[in-house]
Amino acid sequence: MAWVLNPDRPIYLQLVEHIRLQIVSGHYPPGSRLPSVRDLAGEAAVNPNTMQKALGELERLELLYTQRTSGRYITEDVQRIAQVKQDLAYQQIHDFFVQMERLGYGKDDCFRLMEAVIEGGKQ
Amino acid sequence: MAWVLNPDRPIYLQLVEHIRLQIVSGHYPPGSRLPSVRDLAGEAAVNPNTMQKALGELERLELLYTQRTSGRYITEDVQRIAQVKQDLAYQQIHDFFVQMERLGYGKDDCFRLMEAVIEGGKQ
Amino acid sequence: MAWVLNPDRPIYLQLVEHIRLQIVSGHYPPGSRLPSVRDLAGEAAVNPNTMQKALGELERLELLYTQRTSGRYITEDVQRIAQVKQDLAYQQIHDFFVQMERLGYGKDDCFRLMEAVIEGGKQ
Amino acid sequence: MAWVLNPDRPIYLQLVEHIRLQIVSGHYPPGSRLPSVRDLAGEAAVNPNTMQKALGELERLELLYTQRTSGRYITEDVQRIAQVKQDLAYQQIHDFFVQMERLGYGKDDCFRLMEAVIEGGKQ
DNA sequence: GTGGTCTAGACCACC
DNA sequence: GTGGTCTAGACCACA
Repeated sequence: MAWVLNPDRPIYLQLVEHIRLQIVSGHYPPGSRLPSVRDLAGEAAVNPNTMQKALGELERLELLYTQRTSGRYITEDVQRIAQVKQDLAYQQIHDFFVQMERLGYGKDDCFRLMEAVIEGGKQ
Repeated sequence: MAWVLNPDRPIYLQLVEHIRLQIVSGHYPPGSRLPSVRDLAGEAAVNPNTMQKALGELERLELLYTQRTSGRYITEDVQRIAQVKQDLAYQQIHDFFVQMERLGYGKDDCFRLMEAVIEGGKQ
Repeated sequence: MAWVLNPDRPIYLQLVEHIRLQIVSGHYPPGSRLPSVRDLAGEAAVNPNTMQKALGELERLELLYTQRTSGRYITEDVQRIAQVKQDLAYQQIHDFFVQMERLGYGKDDCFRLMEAVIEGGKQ
Repeated sequence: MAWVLNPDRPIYLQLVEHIRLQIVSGHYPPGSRLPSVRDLAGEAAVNPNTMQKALGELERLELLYTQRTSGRYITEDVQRIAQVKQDLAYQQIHDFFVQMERLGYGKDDCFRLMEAVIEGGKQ
């Protein structure tokens, strides 16, 4: 996935979200080494300090840890990763229900319509 | 629902979305008369021209029609309203599936997790 | 208390410690407004960004909160302040016991010697 | 205890503190022979001159004495050792009281909290 | 080379 | 005026 950054929201937040997704989706496997701050910053075309701030956030989320001299690594705590992944999924689901509620659809309607979408996609 | 406008996106688009939601959710019933452009603009604290543009867009969507002499009305075509409502719901569902897919969840997982959220919310 | 900064330790950490002390000791009362980032930075003779980073840490500790436009305030949650204060005290006590242990003094010895120090001070 | 040296403080001072601790805690018994300057310097991975300076300081403190022909020995003056040990303890206690005072705790509070820590540690 | 920190200076949104 | 963010560039410790 490319680095698509919208200047209307804090860049570092978007970096957090992007990397977080790579981690929970397994694109960056547990225990693997992250590219250096400078390299990541180059890839994303942002200032190294901005990337540094994003990685600091991910450390606070315990998705990364720093080995002083050799670089940053994805946590080996797969439970932590699963936890964050589940939290993100629950947030998506919650937001979905809220939006559908606003449209006037209850939870049962959601299931019914989702089935219809899947059936429609098959045709 | 209050008028919450984000200056980072075109205002008129947000007005379209807001009013469209009022219509498909039945808050503005079919056939009912809309407040004047001036009043709506005042409510939303936007320039009347911006509101005018939004209402024009809603007419193009056939959710509103103009009675030359007496003002604007919500369409009486309940099928059209239902159609738009369904389109919006399908869009929500599609976006939801895409986001969950990115997290690594298939459609089956979505149903399973939604059940879990509902169960959790009950407790 | 003056701003005494040792260049051998991260400045922002010393700023955190300094301000934290002002808060838990009641020098900055709960709910009171903090000087602006720029003013604090000027007082401490550090770059505003460094002070900003320190204040960010204190917000994460829930000792401060930000009112978007009007400035930063000490939390009104006196329980939180008391909690942090107690944590700091326990840390001091723990470190004290460890140091004394290294000297060969057990916990009972600590009490005995402390009494002696107090008596000595009175003379 | 290993030789942990912080380059931000004078090395020889840290050597003094380290060896002093070994003496007052009895790890180097009174009257026992110290390894050679060369060996100690090797152990601590410092320049022999630096170690020499540290040992000179310890002689000034009357914790060591030099036997012209056979090397350096720990003082046999156990009272002197006890004196230094007590001085160090008093220093620790004084610093502890100062830190707690800054947090807003009086001497009575110190005792109360120390009891609480000990009770908590037992559980 | 790695990450961590600091400074300087800029721009933005909010009110 | 307030805080928030971003960039640029520098220096340091570690190995």
